[in-house]
Amino acid sequence: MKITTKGRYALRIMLELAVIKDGKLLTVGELSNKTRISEKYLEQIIGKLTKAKLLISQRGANGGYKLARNTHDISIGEILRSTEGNVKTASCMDGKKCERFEKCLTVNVWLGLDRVIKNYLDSVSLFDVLNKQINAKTAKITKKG
Amino acid sequence: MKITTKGRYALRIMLELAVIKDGKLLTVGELSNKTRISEKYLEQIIGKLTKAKLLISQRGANGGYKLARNTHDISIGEILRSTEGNVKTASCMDGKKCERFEKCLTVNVWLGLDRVIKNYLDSVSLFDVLNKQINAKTAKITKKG
DNA sequence: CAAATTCCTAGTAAAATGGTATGATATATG
DNA sequence: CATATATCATACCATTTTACTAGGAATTTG
Repeated sequence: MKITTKGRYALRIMLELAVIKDGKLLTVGELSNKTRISEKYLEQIIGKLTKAKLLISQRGANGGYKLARNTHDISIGEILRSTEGNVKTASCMDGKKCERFEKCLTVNVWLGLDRVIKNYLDSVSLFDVLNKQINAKTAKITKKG
Repeated sequence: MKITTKGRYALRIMLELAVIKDGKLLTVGELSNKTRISEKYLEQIIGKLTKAKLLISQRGANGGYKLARNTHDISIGEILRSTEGNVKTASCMDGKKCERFEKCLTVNVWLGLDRVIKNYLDSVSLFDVLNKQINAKTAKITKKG
């Protein structure tokens, strides 16, 4: 039940890019310095962020990366999904279903859990994180719903 | 971002015990048959459930296991915590903090996520699972909170 | 005491994680 | 157009975690 370092690092990277002014690009080297992630590992992670269209990359000399959208329009959920894949908390739920699926009462628990996690992650934007506006989003869900 | 098989199996085991009438005990062998989990692996898992005081065990001949409380009073959260440990989604959050902790903006994201997960898991009881009453508990949290 | 059962813990194969390393490809600039 | 500077792609590897298996000690019943 852990987010991997790839996911956590992806968020770090995105936050560094989020505070860069207008169209300025940051290279892997610069990001590596700022985040203390090795260049090579960072390359892998940033590649996924780029493929997910959260970043725009420019190749060649004077190249680098910048956010593809503004910070209000990028959610933590998108960032994590780009590195972790679609978050399914129970391994019996992704890909081929197990043969117990139909009668399995526990399936509803995992569906519910995945939904709660997705709702939360999709509700928090990069902007929210930068401005520490995420507490309101963890309000307790009451028994009566 | 996965629940381990120990956690999933723990829930299966608890559900089997939840449908047993009054004080009747089930042995590891019987539970193994019902759940299709090997006896030896099941033993390990049920040991944790017992230590967490979710089950009462009786040793020796005619021994076995039964729920320690009624199904309304056992939450999925308790069950999973007994096998998975306290669920912290970011490894930088359990035990020794990393040196970035203070200035680290991402911490708030993981705290929020852990809170959301805990709220959900603690709000669902064994009874709810047996009676498929868990949908109301995944209501969407709105932006305005 | 014998049989049935839980309790304890060591060992292990396979998978996932968290990286490194190498080199190809693209682009700006002089 | 050559060169330096970047990203892009992918293979490899050590360590850790997961998901088990195995063996035997302790306890209780009859």
